Amino acid sequence: MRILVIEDNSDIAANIGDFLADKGHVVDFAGDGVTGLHLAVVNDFDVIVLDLGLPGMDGLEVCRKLRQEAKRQTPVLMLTARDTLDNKLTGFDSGADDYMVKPFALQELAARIEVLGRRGKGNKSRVLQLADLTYNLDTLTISRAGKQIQLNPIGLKLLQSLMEAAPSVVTRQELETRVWGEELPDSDSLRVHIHGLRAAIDKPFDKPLIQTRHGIGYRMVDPDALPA
Amino acid sequence: MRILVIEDNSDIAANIGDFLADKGHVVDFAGDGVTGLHLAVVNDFDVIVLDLGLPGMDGLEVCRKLRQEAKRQTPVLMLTARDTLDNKLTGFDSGADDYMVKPFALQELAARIEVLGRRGKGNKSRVLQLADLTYNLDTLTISRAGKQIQLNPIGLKLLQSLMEAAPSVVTRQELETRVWGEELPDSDSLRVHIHGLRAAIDKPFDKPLIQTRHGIGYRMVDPDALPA
DNA sequence: GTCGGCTTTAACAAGACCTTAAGCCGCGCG
DNA sequence: CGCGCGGCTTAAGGTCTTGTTAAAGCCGAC
Repeated sequence: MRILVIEDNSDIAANIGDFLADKGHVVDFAGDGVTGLHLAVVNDFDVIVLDLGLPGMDGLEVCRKLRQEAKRQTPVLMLTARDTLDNKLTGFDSGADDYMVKPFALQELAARIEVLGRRGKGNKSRVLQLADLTYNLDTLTISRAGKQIQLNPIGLKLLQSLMEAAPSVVTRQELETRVWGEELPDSDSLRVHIHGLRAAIDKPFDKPLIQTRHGIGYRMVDPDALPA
Repeated sequence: MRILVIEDNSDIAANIGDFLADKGHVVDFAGDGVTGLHLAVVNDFDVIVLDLGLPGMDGLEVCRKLRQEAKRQTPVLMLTARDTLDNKLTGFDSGADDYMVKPFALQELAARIEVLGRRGKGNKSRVLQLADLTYNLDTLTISRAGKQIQLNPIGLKLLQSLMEAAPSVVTRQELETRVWGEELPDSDSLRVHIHGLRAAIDKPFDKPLIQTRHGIGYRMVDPDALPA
């Protein structure tokens, strides 16, 4: 996640920044309200951590301007030593999404940031891609070179397993377990399904993506991709 | 806003309820985890206030099930006397959106609820739309191509679930949970209701919007929409 | 108490899907 | 070069899922 920390105390800022960076986030800093507001308006952060005691423009002011003038809805977590009820209410009133009182545990801060960031990313769709083949796991739609492709439940599972593993080889056994769990069918019907999968995905097109590893299993690979 | 308060101490519950009602919210109550979860799954609240110390099913459990099994994203504000960092982190981990420690000021609770509700509303408008089909969640009015459509309560819930998820596939199981909660009917009456829904929404018109994914579930999609 | 609408149950038909089996092909090893 | 194992292909049969319809049960309104 991209996070903006607006905080004038550089020790605290570095402290927070390090911790969040450790968690895998990208952190930007601003030491005063004006530059903070500017960064917040111009860039696209997932969350803003905003200290209230700032030189120049107060944190409350920053938040208010961000919401009312810039009309940005970026989640704001306020950070302050002011712990009276009135202070909190004012904070929320100026458009904050959360409010933490110093001193606080960095882990709680991280957890609350996580929650705030979760919101925006709600409608990310999970999509697998390989060469010109696309598999949307939400809509269960498959398309290759712009053409829609229909697949059975088993075909879907196979394709997902293969695409997730690509370009690695997937054992027959692994594939079978993925589809049927522990209770495999008596005969080797995996072959039939692979055949069906090929008929749908490879046959109508020029370059086959599914390869056979004799005696081992199958794999999917983009034949045009540069070898790593 | 519609708010669900899950709290076994009826004094506290009444206290919170009164205060929120004063602020103009509509408040429902549950005295234990099981009924709370059921209400949360079947109904559509803007925010859920969840006490952790509940008889029967624990609050954390309720939250976890709401998220993972029922797949509902309704904002949850946890309320508890447990104020250690670990407790908080566990709360957020189980899917909470906010966490308040008793004792707390009712006004802060109200402010935080306001924020949570605000965010939810930003994402989903009260009018669902797909192709020429419109479903107004406030008036419970449905119309397609200018014609009004009448639907049963169950039909409404199904339609809402499908339209909110569209164009993603919704599992039969998810649909059933959404309509009946944990206690499903003995026979597969979902089929009959889907049939009814189709009769009302698709049959009288040219292009069907409801599709079947054999062995998985259903989805709604605008057949004319450009594939992304 | 009766009526009407809604929901559930049940039964059948139609369709999609999966497995099985059998023949053919091809690679790899002797 | 030939054999065998493993893989490919295809079609038929059976099973499971879904669509459809009708009737019975439930509940609230009048």
